[in-house]
Amino acid sequence: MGPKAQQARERIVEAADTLFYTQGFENTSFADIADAVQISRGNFYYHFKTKDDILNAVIDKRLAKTGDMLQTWETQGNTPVENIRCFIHMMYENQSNIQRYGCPVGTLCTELAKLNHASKQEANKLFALFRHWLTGQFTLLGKDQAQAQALAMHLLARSQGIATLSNAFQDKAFIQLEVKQLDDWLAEQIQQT
Amino acid sequence: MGPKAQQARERIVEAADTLFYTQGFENTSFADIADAVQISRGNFYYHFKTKDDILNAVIDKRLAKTGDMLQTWETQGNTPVENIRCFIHMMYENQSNIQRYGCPVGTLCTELAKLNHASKQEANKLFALFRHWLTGQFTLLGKDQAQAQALAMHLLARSQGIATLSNAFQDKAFIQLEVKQLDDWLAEQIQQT
DNA sequence: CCATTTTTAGGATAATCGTCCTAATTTAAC
DNA sequence: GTTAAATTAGGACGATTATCCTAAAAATGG
Repeated sequence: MGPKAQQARERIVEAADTLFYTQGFENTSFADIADAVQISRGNFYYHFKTKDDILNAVIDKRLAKTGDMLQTWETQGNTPVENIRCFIHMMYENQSNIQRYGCPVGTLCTELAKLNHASKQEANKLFALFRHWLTGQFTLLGKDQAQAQALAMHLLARSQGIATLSNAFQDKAFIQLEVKQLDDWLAEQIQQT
Repeated sequence: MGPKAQQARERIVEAADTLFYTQGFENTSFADIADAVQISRGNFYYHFKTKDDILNAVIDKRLAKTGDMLQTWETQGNTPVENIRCFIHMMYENQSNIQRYGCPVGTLCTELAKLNHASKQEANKLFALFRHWLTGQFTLLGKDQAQAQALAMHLLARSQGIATLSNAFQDKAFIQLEVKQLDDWLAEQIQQT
């Protein structure tokens, strides 16, 4: 694989990533991606043998990108609480996209689960990544393993619910209110340590 | 429209309802529904001109069914708290389906939003139905309008998040723990009145 | 500059999709 | 029982899908 192919591959994955998010995986065709990347349909097979290969590449890219983001949060924030707050405020910063397209992780996992797609386990690793990272942060806060696990799942669930309802009702004030409540909830968790 | 057509119509909507839930709307074809109902593909056009017509019929049926359920809860339960608890425990009773297919309301609304489907507003009425009913219950609990609205949305969001994560992680204990926390949360809301 | 590899473009394919039409069959009305 | 309406079955339609093949073009290496 030459450098040209590498470049084309990345552009394809980038475009597919966006389209899968905004339109859904199954609703996005080869032609859609080809149009976005300005590459002929026939040329696709040279880069990706199947549509599932593109999906896996997109998931891998998201996994890597998410892993980097979590690591960045840990190096920037000084305390576990600040790290967790980064997670919570991510919803605030992406609120316009969330309103339009929902959570990138949640909507993909939900779609693949419903399709019973072979890559659904792979997509779930995105959830697992956040879950384990949050569990680690709560552990650093002094929670025992079981508590930290439960708190991580609770926070993930709250986020998912906010994203889903925000997408359905298009209510900007709702996200902001719920994010504030999550901040308060986090503050309570510290005091209880 | 004779009585035979009425009967066939209902069987089609019933089958489509299940398939849309378990496989997703777009991933379910006319042939799938026809197979389930044991009706020839060609005969479909006599009952439903387009696939969107079936979707609308399914949504209408769910709206009616949900409305009936909420009314039943109100006549069975004696207090608003018991009514709200019916809503919370619905997740408990349907936990196996939720684990496999997610929330029927949330997954449909999410899919239609991503497809930018014409009926997405109609599907959102399912959410709105729960929202307004819950708002009513919280109002009966003595909350003012703004508080009742916020509490209803909060409860809806929590439920959606639980369903999404339960579907992704297939964790039975998680639903049960979160439902218990919702019970506790509800108890707190009463005391604060 | 030639030979080899890499990359591309465009069409062919088989399957499936929603939709539609028409002829047969069943049911109902008188 | 005869006629009209209601219901069904099956195939045809064009469009779209993912996939694949092959030949041309571009880039690379000697």
